[in-house]
Amino acid sequence: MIREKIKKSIEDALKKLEIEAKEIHLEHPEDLSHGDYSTNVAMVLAPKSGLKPLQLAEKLKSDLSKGLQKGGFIEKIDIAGPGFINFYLSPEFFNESIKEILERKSDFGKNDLGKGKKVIVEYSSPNIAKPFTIGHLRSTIIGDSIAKILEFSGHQVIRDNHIGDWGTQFGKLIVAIKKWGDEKKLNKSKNPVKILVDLYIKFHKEVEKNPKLEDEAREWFKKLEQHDKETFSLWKKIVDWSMKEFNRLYGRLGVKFDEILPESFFEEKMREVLEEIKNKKIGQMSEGALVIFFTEESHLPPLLVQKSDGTSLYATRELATDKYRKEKYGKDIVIINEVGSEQKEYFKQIFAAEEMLGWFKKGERVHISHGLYRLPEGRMSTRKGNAVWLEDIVNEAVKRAGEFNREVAEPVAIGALKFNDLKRESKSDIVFSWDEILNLKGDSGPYLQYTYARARSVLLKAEQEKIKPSTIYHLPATDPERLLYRFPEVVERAVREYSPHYIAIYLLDLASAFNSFYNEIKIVDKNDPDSPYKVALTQAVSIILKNGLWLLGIQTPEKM
RNA sequence: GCUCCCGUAGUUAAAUGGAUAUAACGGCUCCCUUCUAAGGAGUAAUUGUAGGUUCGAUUCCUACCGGGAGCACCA
Repeated sequence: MIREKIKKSIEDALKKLEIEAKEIHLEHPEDLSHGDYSTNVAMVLAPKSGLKPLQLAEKLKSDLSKGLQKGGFIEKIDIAGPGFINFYLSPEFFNESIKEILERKSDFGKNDLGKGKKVIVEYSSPNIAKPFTIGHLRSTIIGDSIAKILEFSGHQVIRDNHIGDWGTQFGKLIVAIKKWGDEKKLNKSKNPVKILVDLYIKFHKEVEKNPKLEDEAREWFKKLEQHDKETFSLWKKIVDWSMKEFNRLYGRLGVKFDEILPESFFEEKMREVLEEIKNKKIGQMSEGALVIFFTEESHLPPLLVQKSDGTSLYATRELATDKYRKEKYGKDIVIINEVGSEQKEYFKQIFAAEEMLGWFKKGERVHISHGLYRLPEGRMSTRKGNAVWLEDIVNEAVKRAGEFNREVAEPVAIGALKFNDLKRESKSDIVFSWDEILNLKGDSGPYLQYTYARARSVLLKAEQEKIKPSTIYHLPATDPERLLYRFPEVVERAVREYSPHYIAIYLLDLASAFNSFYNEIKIVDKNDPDSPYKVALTQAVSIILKNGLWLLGIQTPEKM
């Protein structure tokens, strides 16, 4: 890659001056008028060299310029500001890069950072009998994109959906069904999950008046863990009702999993884990429960792995899950959990426990966290009944997108929702707003889809006019060209930091550069000798947009 | 009380310690006889406060202020 070439030549130039450099910083200036690459070495190393930054920059420049040849990849080198050395790439370079994009097509941007690496990405993980809300959407969308980016970078990826189908909440739900519900009604209902959630909310209201209900719920969960026949079949029904709804949503979102191993799958495997914890003397009994304590420096609170009534907890299932995964996928497996940031401390506990057990080394367990969706008035909560259901949002989005174009309303609406989550760094909270989440203009998914459709339409016209794309002619470097070749770098950064938003922001820049280009000139023009080159450029833009949007899980309709 | 995260134009966000802090929405002005106006061009407006480190700080450190999250039998 060009980046490495420039770095190497800077290194050589420094060596000649006998200056040692730990790391050479090479970046893209924010402003395209400052060139394509820029380095600050002259400023960083000036004190060491005994020269002023500008003097050192001059010396380096004169040496670097010697290596420039006609027809090479670098057109000129400039010194600017307090001592930046700026590199301007040549038209020949841009020609080559477009050629490469047209040749590699959907493979362009791939890298081998993940060669030979196996990774499980766990995301979405909704809870049975709870609404699939806007909150789960974040994990689903970000996780799906991260899985795609990892795959694009050569990792072997296993997508896992760890459905929450076990735990005390089922005790609560069963109490509520028995007391206030009607199984026949539930069976017939089109929306059984809504009824279940209402029952769940009712339980939490009633429990304030009558705390004994909690004990009843715990009893029912215990019955469930003992596989009481009637209880078990009721539980099974509840799971089926919910899964039907989840699968309908996954279908619409275009999200797939390789493996769906719900918590209940690990039910039998928990005893083994508890024994291992006891045998390795990692846990101890405290107030009748089995608890893991951590070192004082870690500042971590103790982790409960078995309740005093002998039943399991979320953490128990988590540990059993990871043990199973390790056994199934081999010792070098990396496990990533895409889960909300409110579980940050909890995951630290889990990772610490798994290290103590000798299962995983540092870096083999990763928690990618995201902030939560909040309402202007506070937190969303199933119990309070103020959560926003995802299906309502998707339907509303499709309605709004349909006002522009009915045919592509669904992919455009989904694209808008996904992009809204992926365009930002995921750690901060989002205050829910219909206008923000359903934004179809400006910095949005539909903007990118629109730009793609526009590029495709240009290409169609070029075909009709029989203008074949060619990388032989060239213009002075245009803005879109100066962004196109960066795509692989952006992908690499997104993998390294598990951050799809770098791709999202990059695509916006590229699309905006292309749209300006499009507006200023005519691309398809028989009388223009540069037209074939402009067509090739357009084709390259369409390829990058398609690849980039694919990594974000966003569809690219040909027309809209 | 302890731990963690976040404070950037009116709003929502971006920015590997770099140059004049970048976009979008909203506001105001323009551009459809032209390959898609879900578009383009222009315009005004921003780093919570006080210190420190640095040639250079939105970014790193300290304190404070404001918002959010978590902290033993929920998931």
